[in-house]
Amino acid sequence: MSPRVGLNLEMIIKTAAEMADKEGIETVTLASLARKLNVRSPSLFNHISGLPNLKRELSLYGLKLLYESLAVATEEKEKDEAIIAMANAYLLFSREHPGIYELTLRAHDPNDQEMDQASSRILHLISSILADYHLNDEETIHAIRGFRSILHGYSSLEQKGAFGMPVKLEDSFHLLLEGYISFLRKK
Amino acid sequence: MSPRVGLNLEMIIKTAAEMADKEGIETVTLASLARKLNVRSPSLFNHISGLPNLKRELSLYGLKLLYESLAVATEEKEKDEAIIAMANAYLLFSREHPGIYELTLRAHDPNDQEMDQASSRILHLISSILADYHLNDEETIHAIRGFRSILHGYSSLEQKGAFGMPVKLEDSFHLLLEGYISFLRKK
DNA sequence: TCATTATAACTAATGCCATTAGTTTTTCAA
DNA sequence: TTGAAAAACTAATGGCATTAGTTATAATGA
Repeated sequence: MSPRVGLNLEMIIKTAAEMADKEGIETVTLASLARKLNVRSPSLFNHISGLPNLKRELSLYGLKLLYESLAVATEEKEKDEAIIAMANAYLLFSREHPGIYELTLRAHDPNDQEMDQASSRILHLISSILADYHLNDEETIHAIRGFRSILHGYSSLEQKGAFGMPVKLEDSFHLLLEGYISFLRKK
Repeated sequence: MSPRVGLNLEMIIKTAAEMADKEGIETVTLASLARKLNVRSPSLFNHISGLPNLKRELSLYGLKLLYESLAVATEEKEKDEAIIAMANAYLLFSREHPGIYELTLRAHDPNDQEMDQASSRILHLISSILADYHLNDEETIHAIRGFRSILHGYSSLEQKGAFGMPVKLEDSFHLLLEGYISFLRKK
């Protein structure tokens, strides 16, 4: 009675990610997702265990994509050049994937090792770039937190439209980075 | 049959705000709110026009509270001292009111003048503090965006638990601010 | 090849939620 | 004191996530 349509987890995640990015996270419901996939919503449960689990999958997917973007952008680069490349890649990611970007920051189950690992890969990438500045352990912690704050703060506010007219947006971001870098160097 | 319980908009907003801060935004539903107020959920519609409208009221309430906190904190202060005072007040607000803090950043209807005004009061407050540094118009725009990015980025990441163990959190924040201030001074 | 088994789709049903319609009760002002 | 406006209510609707139970398809192994 029901022809198999060949649904799988990857299709589900990619379709949901596209919805989250183009139409907003809140529009991603199992009902709307099932409609887009030409399937009845209970069928999704053969591949995911529910909406919270789908969100977790999206978050994980986003972390992996973000890591790839950052890694590619910073390949073969070091110091200021690496910092700027990473910052640009980060901002670009948040612009192209506003939905899954926001999902990457959702607090996750502390027992979820896969999520932990995906997050820490990004942290290590940042850490490896900052290593070029020869900071001690404590300074490195502060530097990572500061860098992430700048990246997330700027991306998040821009994405929410909090900056109003998009005048000289790039300049604002680069000046902020410049300030951060000059402070790094003084350490 | 139904004794009037004396519900009003203020009670509704304050109760909802408390739920948002203590139990999370997603737990604020008209059903749960009505239960907490000992009322049936349709009764809420005599005071608000629905859940989206309640969220808007919460956002407005948050913006007003945040403005007050920042204004009080920076009274009679200027330059670095004012910046640090504002930053501390901002971070404190996001810690004490994580729910409504997040709601203050929700994109709002561009025709909603009351929301516009509540947002711009905060912007003007920041602007007035930065005026002490005698920046030109363009530099001021960049400086405001940078300051807001740092404040929001740090607050948001801390609130989401993205910094992991809360080791030397205050230090990280103040170092970041210090970097920002030294950059301001160089302009 | 064919029978068995697992899997992936389905329908039906439940319960929660937001919202609307329509009713009753209370308050308040003329 | 009476009548209108407001604030509560019940009942009903429709959408959603999720579960249970059913059927069809695919995959496996004799």
